[in-house]
Amino acid sequence: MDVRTICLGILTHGDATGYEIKKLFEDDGYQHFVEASFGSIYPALNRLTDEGYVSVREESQEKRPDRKVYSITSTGRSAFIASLLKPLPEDRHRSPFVFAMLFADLLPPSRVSGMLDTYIEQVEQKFAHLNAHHAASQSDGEKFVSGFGRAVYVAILDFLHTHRAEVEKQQAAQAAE
Amino acid sequence: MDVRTICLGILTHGDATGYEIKKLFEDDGYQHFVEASFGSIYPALNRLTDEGYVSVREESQEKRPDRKVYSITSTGRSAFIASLLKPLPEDRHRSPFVFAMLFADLLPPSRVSGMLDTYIEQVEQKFAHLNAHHAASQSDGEKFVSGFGRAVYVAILDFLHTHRAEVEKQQAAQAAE
DNA sequence: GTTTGCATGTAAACGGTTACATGATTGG
DNA sequence: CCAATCATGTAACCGTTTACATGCAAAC
Repeated sequence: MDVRTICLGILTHGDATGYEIKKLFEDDGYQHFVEASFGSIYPALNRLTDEGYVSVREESQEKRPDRKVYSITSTGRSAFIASLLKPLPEDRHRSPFVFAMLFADLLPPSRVSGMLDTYIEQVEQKFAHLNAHHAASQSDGEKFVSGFGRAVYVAILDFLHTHRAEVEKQQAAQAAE
Repeated sequence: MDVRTICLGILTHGDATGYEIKKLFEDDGYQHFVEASFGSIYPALNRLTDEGYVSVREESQEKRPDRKVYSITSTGRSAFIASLLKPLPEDRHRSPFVFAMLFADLLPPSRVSGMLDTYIEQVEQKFAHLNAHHAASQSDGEKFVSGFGRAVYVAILDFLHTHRAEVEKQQAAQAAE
């Protein structure tokens, strides 16, 4: 699921500038499952324009930089739907934290506890963010997605609180090596 | 958390060839949180050798291709531990499925149901795989990690079974466009 | 007799991030 | 006065995937 497809999808929900698309990633529920930087969004939008999947209109603003507002074309909409009819790429979850936990016995216990604290804090923040956004969810799809995210975060927090001791109890056997 | 670091970590659990490291990703619990292909593992191992983090011994086998068995050096072990003492990169979860659910109203209901079925099946397979591996977990770290994965998969399956109707009920309003 | 497993590697292509460049305006 | 917000873009770099190359042996 590349940045081009993600941009197309977002534009089915309404016109937007590249800057706004980036904001949507950060502020709305999107960022829990997809992500993109300016360096990939702007080229993606230009290429989508060249290919006729989106159209642009430039708006000159007073006291603000010019902006390019992108709209999805009917060709783009069809292409986006077609991409959702093809088999979806599989999820990929990369978790340096979980990987690190495999090596808890190599680390000083304070470090393991610190990792757990930091991770829990991060998950709690994401959870709070998602809850804040959940209220604003309108479509059934959005509600489903934010509900999904919340379910996962609740499960993670619950697991960490009830099982952290199992990985914290270890005495760093190799710490003195 | 790049392939080099992941290889180093795996080698702290014992010597292995590049081929075996790849197998560990697939067969053991690792692949739920990290992943790598041969095209990245072999160059990573060569570079780690050049840098002195691992050592190699070549074994000629009968009726089998030669193999290169890698061992982590004390320098490598220190470097690995040092990398775990630095702040960890954040988790990133990319889910084309969840992204697609945001656009359920653009799709024929049969496709949405199909996506859900496929996704549930995938998660169930991963869950079963993790359960099979959980029994073999030895260290506290391994038990913790497979328990973590199971908690997440249970939460996902539970959520999908109780909430799929909310996203399936929709009539593809735009399907006739 | 074809596929699977063992085993290592390279090269090209890809997709993406990071840092840089520019510049006005508003809020603290 | 400094930081943040708005706004777009490029270029260098990075890590990884994919496809290719090789080849024997065992299992189906």
